[in-house]
Amino acid sequence: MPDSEYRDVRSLDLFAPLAEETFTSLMRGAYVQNFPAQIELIHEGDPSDFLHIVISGSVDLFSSWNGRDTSLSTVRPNSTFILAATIKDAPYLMSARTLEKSRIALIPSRDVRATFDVDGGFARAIVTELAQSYRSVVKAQKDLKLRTSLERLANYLLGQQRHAGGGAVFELEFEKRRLASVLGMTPENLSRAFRGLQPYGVIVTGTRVTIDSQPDLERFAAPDPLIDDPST
Amino acid sequence: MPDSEYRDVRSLDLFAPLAEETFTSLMRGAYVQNFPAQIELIHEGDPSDFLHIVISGSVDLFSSWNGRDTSLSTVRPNSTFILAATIKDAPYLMSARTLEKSRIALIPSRDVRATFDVDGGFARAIVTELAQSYRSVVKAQKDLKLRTSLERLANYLLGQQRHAGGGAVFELEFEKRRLASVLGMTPENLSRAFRGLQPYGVIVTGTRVTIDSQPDLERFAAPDPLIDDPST
DNA sequence: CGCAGCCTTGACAAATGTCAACAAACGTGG
DNA sequence: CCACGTTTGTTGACATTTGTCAAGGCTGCG
Repeated sequence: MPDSEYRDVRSLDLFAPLAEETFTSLMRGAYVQNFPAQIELIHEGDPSDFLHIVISGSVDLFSSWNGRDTSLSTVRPNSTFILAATIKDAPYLMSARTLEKSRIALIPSRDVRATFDVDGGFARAIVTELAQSYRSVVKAQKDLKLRTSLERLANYLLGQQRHAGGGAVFELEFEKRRLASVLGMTPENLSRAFRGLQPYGVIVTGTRVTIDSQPDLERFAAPDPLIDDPST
Repeated sequence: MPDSEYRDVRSLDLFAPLAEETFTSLMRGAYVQNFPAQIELIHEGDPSDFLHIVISGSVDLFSSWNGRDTSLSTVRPNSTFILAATIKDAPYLMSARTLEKSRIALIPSRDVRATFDVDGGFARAIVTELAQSYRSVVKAQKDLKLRTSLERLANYLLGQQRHAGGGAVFELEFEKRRLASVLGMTPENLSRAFRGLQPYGVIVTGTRVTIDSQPDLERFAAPDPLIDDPST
């Protein structure tokens, strides 16, 4: 693993508490691999052999049932995924595929569990990470159960806007068909939802979004920190 | 705290790894309280001052937004709730109310965090608990995004049946209006969903459910361990 | 240029929610 | 133990939301 990537991984909150020696030994069994876009890295139901870390690119976590499928979340650089499965030594609940060319580090789950068993600091770091993940999913659950698709889209746009710096104009970060799936609707419905937000000053052309009337949109969206604020 | 309850709490997986002394000291700041039915124990957004443990009775975790509300889960005896908020020292994401007369133990969050910081075994137990919770919510999310309400109900009934011992006849464990909310639908819709399952051999009278044709229902429900199996 | 994939639109169907009425079940106080 | 009132559950009629199918436009790339 190149030195710069080693440092990237080392700098993750998850590994911060590890002694240099412990970290090095954990990394000994690890390897890094490049994947092209649209490669299925893991398939739900498979045993969780590796903890994955996205070094560059991005990964889609999704799930299928009975011919349908849905995107559950996106993993971006310098985050891990499927930590819970690794810890519990249980099968993956979600599949993962690269959205673009990506570089992924793989650490044998066995090693992660072994380190976790002996290193209290590591265990505490994992707790923090898991608590964060748990709260994210709970928020997604609330979003889905308490809001219509139009409301979800409105709040998503506000979140994206903030993420992009708060200006009136910003870009959608991914394909609309995937955005639709993330928001729990069909692509057709998303198209109509964008039109449905026009009365609140939302203009979409291609991947570019303009929010003409911030107050109108916010009044309609009624964002709630306990659903929409990623940090709390 | 009466001795039998002390032992109940002591026997939780979460506290198993604690040395007797550590556990006792953690319990020193704790207290136990009886609540009547329908009391709101915590309100979403409040700071998480206590880790709660249900000793007897049951507790509904729910959430509200913009005049709507939804039940997210039920906590039964000898489980904790809002562990993630306690650990992160973040506001509750869900409100909690007693469903019936209940006995609840409260441990100051500060003490939990302090113990967690110094006791690696406790940290590991918390990880296991959180990983479990995380996976439960992910399953709920998949259930919600991949299935229609009729399919959710069918799978819920199969789960209840198994939970009740697997016989063809069993009882619903809670009010239909609440079941509707848990399943993400209105009470009216649930009524119709029950009728909608009649063709698959489901008969409901009051709170009693009879599954006449197990194979038909299972074929329709298409249960999936990665969504419906609480243990994986 | 031409193909393939994504996005949009329209027409329609299915699923779900709302409102209103009523029936059934439940709990309380007499 | 009964009567009463409140809550819960059911049903019908209807509105809204969401999904499905089919067609066509746009875009990017070989």
